[in-house]
Amino acid sequence: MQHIEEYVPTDFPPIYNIYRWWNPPQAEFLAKLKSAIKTVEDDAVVQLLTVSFCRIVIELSNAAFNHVSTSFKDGNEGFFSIDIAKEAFISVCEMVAKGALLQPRATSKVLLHDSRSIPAECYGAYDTVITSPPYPNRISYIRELRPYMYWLDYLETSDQASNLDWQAIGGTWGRATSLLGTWKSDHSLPQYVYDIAEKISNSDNKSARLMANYVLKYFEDMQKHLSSVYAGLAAKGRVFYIIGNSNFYNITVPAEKIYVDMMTTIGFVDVEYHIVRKRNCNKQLYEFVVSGQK
DNA sequence: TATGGGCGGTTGAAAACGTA
DNA sequence: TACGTTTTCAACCGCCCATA
Repeated sequence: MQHIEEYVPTDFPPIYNIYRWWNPPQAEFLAKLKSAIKTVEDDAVVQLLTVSFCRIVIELSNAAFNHVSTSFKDGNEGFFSIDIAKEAFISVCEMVAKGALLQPRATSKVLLHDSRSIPAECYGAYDTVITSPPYPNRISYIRELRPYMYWLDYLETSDQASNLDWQAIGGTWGRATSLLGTWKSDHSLPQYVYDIAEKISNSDNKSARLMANYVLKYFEDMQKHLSSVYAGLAAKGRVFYIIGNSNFYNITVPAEKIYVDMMTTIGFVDVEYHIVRKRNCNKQLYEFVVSGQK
């Protein structure tokens, strides 16, 4: 095994304005580390090293997480020592390795697919679905995950990021802002949801129409997803959705009730919701679990 | 038990950039 | 230059928790 300094660094990821994210020495260190990980042959080890790499990507970054929406620290000339960075990486590896000792008893399988249309071979296959999908609150996971997505080569261009955000349920970052302007509803939701959207749309704000469309698209997408999940469930199969409500211009979007109505229309029985917790922000915002059975 | 610094979460606004 | 696209991060509220 060579010393990290001796590896030829990979190309820097094509993330916009990379030196805002990492100062040159930090970026150089990460690129050499990425190059070193590429030489490891055992695939399971590569996966654990990649998890550790993701953590060090953030530790060495100028990203500030004192806010839900990633921004940057002030005055980031920053001291950098390759020895300290190496120690930090080793320490992360030890933590990840320790965590990996706890193995689930069940075997698992990861399938990459659009959750609005699960593959036909999965129909009737599952007895339980537990998930925490995006809330209708305009948080873009693509935007927040850019450091990982670019360093791990899942993204190469900003339009890939933007397209992925538009494809994802609940995305409003990048070009979604524009596309929502001309997006057309299919009027498949209960009428009161359109009434709520109309109220949002009539709010005194230049983004009002956009936000109304955002909310409608979120629920129309979720309705497609729920129909798809219904098909994937075995008889008597159950679902549990952790979701949050939201507010737009003081107009509450009762996500929990909308989920109940969508599920009932699709054919789920014993559909109900409970408050899981109060969210530590706006008084009217809660997290719920909505459950039902096929 | 009181206090207050630290910081997370929501709701977007607006600046910056790209291109026809 | 206009307009669509992409990036940056502000204002506000209030919970958490260490410390006195």
